[in-house]
Amino acid sequence: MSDKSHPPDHGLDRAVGFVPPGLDSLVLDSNSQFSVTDRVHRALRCAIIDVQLAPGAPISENSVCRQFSVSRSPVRSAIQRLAEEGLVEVSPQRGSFVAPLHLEQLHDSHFVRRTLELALLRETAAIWTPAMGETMRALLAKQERLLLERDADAFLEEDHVFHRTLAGLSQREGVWPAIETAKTSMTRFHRYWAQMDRLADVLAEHSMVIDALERGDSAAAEAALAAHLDMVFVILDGIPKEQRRLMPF
Amino acid sequence: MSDKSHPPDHGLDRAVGFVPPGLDSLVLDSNSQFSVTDRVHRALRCAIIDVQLAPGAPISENSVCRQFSVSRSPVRSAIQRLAEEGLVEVSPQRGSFVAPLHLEQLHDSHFVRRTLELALLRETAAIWTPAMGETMRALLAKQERLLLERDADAFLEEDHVFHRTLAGLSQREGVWPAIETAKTSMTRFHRYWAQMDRLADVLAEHSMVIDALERGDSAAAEAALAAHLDMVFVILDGIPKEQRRLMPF
DNA sequence: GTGTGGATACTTGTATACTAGTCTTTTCGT
DNA sequence: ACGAAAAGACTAGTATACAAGTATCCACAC
Repeated sequence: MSDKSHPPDHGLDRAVGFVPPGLDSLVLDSNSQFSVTDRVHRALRCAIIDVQLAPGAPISENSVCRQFSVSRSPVRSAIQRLAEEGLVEVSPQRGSFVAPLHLEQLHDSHFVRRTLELALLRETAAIWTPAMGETMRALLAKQERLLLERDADAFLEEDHVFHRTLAGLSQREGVWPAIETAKTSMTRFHRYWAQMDRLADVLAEHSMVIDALERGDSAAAEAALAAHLDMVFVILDGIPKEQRRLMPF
Repeated sequence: MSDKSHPPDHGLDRAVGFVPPGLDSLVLDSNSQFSVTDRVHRALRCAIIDVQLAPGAPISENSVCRQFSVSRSPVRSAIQRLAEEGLVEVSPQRGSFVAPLHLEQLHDSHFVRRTLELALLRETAAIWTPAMGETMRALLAKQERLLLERDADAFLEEDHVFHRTLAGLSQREGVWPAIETAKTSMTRFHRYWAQMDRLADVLAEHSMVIDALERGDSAAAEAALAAHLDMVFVILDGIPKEQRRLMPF
């Protein structure tokens, strides 16, 4: 995106400071309001979720040091954070690697997300107010605009906001972090296995949930959200067997 | 519990290497199979969950260094891990502190746990086999023995095993970590607000769940588990208002 | 008495050197 | 030619020194 041209390989790069593919073209935002650790963490996290850093790719602490021109301490901290988040696996004295995306783990993560979001929706339906309807309608309108503009990235971002906002209406703020944790690996998968043609369906399904809520039909809302979220299972199970072997799952 | 007598303050302790209360009497298991980071992490984690380290208590990196006679690097790593787990809050240039137990957060955490365990139980009920029954019966027997021996700590440990095993039967192994995360803060609370007289009830409630499963009555099993888990809400809401203010919540 | 400034003693954040383990590659003996 | 051992180039783990921000306390001016 920024430094597009790979520097020519003089055979000396390794001695001077070789940066593996996937790590190059990564930059730290210079906002020094945050600590170096925070910025490295964010940069790597985005790269992993965007699949710029492929599952299984090695992340040597020293490589990251060289890339960002910082010492190992903050890099190490950042990588440890990523390890806690399940985005990186570190094996002592061997190396750190971007966590693979196991299909079964994706199933279970999405099960967690689905279960929790449905439970929160039930709570929300019980306390639904017209003001909530307006809030969600505004989000739907934004999604519709982005759909017309064919801005898939922004749409996916708004999808995230939609689910977070809907969950937040339940007055159980403390539940969202658990959902987000479960959602992260699925976001990685989405970047990997993009399905552009589904965006319109997604918007329609979102609308059905809100429609049902505004009608006061709790059961229909739950069914609509369940159907929406279950599409992920359909997609996961639709991956051909031979492709599964090729994938870094 | 162990070193009850605080050493007299000679005014020199601070210069030599003062170790704050709660941190003294903590030792590292000498099993060098694990890294120093792992051992420090485990020691602090246990201390926090057992409420040896009270909510809000300061955890200075240097204090821990002195206590365990190790350098700051592994201590720092351990504390960062705890911060990721939500057991410690670190504010830069100010200090690190044992995370407080907010009542609302406890509510939400337990909501997550309850929701997920119930969802898994439904899955388990659908694939129930006699072998599973034997497994769970064995655990119930162990609980009964510990109840007779009045070994509360061991009983609570077995309670944990019971729920983990039951959840594991669902063939969704990946869900348990999410439950455990949510369960952790509640475990801290249990240590703080011990209710010895409930142990017998707990065993009875566990039995009801297994009984229903063995009868093949899925709905009854869910209801029994829900009732069991909802007792936590009853306990939480039963805390007198004036006590809430005194507690470090 | 009161408020302000600064010295001081903390805290965590960062940089760097060194340790120890793993994997590859090379070299030497058979 | 082939196999085993050793040398080297990696890796993450640990120890230590220093930088930079924060809170406290005390002296001092008003």
